[in-house]
Amino acid sequence: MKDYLAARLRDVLADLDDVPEGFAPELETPANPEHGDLSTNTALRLASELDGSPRTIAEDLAERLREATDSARVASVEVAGPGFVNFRYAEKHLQRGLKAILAAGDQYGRTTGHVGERALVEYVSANPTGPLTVGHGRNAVLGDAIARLLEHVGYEVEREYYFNDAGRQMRVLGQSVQARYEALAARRRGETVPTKTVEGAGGEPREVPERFPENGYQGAYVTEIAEALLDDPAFREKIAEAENGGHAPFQQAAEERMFAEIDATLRKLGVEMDSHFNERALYADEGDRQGEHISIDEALGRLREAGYVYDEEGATWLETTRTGKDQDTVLVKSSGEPTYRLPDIAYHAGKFERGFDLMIDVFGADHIATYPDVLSALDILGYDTGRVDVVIYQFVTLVRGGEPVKMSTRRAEYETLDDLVAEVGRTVLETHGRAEGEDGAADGFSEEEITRAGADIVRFFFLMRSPSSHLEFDLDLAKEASEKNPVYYLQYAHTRIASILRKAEEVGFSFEQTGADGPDFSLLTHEAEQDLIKALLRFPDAVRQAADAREPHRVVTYLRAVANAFTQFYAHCHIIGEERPLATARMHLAKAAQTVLRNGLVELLGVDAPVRM
RNA sequence: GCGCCCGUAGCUCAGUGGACAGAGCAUCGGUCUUCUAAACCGGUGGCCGCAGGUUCGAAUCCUGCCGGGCGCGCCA
Repeated sequence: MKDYLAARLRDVLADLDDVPEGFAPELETPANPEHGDLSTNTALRLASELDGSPRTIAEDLAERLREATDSARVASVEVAGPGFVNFRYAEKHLQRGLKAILAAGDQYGRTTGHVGERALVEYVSANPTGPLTVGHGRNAVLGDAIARLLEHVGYEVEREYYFNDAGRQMRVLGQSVQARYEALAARRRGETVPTKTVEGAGGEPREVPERFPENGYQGAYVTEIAEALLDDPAFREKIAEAENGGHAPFQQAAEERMFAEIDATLRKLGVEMDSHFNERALYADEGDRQGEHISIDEALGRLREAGYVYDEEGATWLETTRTGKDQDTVLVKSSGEPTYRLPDIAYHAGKFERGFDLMIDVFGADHIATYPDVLSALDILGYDTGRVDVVIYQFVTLVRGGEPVKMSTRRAEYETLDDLVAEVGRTVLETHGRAEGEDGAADGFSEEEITRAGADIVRFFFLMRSPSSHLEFDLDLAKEASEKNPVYYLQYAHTRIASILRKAEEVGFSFEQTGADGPDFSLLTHEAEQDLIKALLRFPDAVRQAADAREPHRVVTYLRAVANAFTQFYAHCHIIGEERPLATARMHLAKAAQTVLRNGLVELLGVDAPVRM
């Protein structure tokens, strides 16, 4: 409808003189329903150009638009306020729209604007040095939801996880595991293990084995990995045979285990990657490189050719002062090792070579300073950086009992995503169990049930805020299995519809009891019915706007409006007890509302849409 | 010092340059013998951080200040 009116508006404007070249008319849904279903400010915007009063221009536009629009779609075109032109939908249009929603079913909400385009969404991208934290959770869920949004507007989407297992961090992890392993082995042999004291969680002193590396990873998971390895005869044998005492086998084993754990954590949250990209692939020789990747040598060579690279003090620099920064940037250290920036540049150049039309990076606020360098380099290399979109999300503060929870990975002061999901899920189920009066049920939940319940809430909490907004994750609120928890409001609306339809069929109503032309939607004249249909018809546009902005929280905002409109309908319009034609029409409307809620919750937000609660 | 993000109801946050600024929670009051009360209805509560500017019109755009967060390394 918006597209239709925009087109008519352009037609009308084409007949007017003095309309500026390229003038793009705007249509919006007024906040106040008294101002119609759609509104345009065109007359106000053109007043100075056309040299007339906004009101007069608006009257003229309205007159022409009445002629130009189909009365089966537009019921009225009115001028209001300082010069707005307001449109009201024809009932016929609502009836047709409702029919279209039902026909589209679980495809409703998808649009085709970007069909034929390919998008790469890079997210999570945490090196496997430890379990995913709450912060990674926001990244993962946000990236996943953005990928879903892009798919809904037609993109073919690839989800990629970028990591580097060759750096210092991973070496330190390997050494940390090795130190724990050797200490455990010695203890099992009855030997005393020499220890030293380092700074641990909260600045408290902490005893670690003497061979524990500087800035080693103190988390319990390191010891757990060491224990598991010690209990693995094959691994013990491997260590015994190697005899060089290096950390390499420990690092490798730790990486494998961490990745398995990370994948499991992501899967719990419904996040699945299409590909993992190891930075190591960028070091491969030219002839050896996989597919269309750009190696770091090639990227550096091309930057040098472009004249933006120089050598000084043994290091290789990129002249970022020429791209608006106040410092140049080191690409290769005097040790001969590249900084992380160079592989980043090569990796992104490779994305272009792989033929993506849109490349999205999801980064935490702590990476804010690094991506401009990458974009500058891509620009120098001749790539269209307009196709790269960096989504920066602000940090998550976990609040428990009104107090913020501090987090730091290395010193083992953190809340893992797994813990968060489990804590939330368990508490919610226990509370729910009590609410249902199922005494003793508290202990009876499977890990799977806990995960499902927790994952829905965690996903929803991460998605309900704008990425640019600091996110306060209130554990106490998340754990409330009550009306306080916003995710239930949407799920409950969906459940309620399922319940109504179930009940209606039980007492003999049916979707099939319609005339030859299907249900008679012209019977849906109640204000609550009309408002609900209008809300449902906005869905594709809401999805499009959320996708364009890369902001999944807009979907949440929209779905709340739908749930609210449905609740009004529920309160005022019954099914059981009504004449069959009206009851049947209402069943179809309820079904359409359920479709939108389901598609939004399940397909876009990735949370469950239960039929019973 | 420089860069980016944020500052909207008591709290957590929505708010595509538009027509009287919204939601949830909290608080006060009302609603279950009719399709699920995890719900609904109503009340209280705002110099949209401050000051300028652009505009017919600014919470929204620009500038400056104030306050909070994150960065600013031959760490990632």
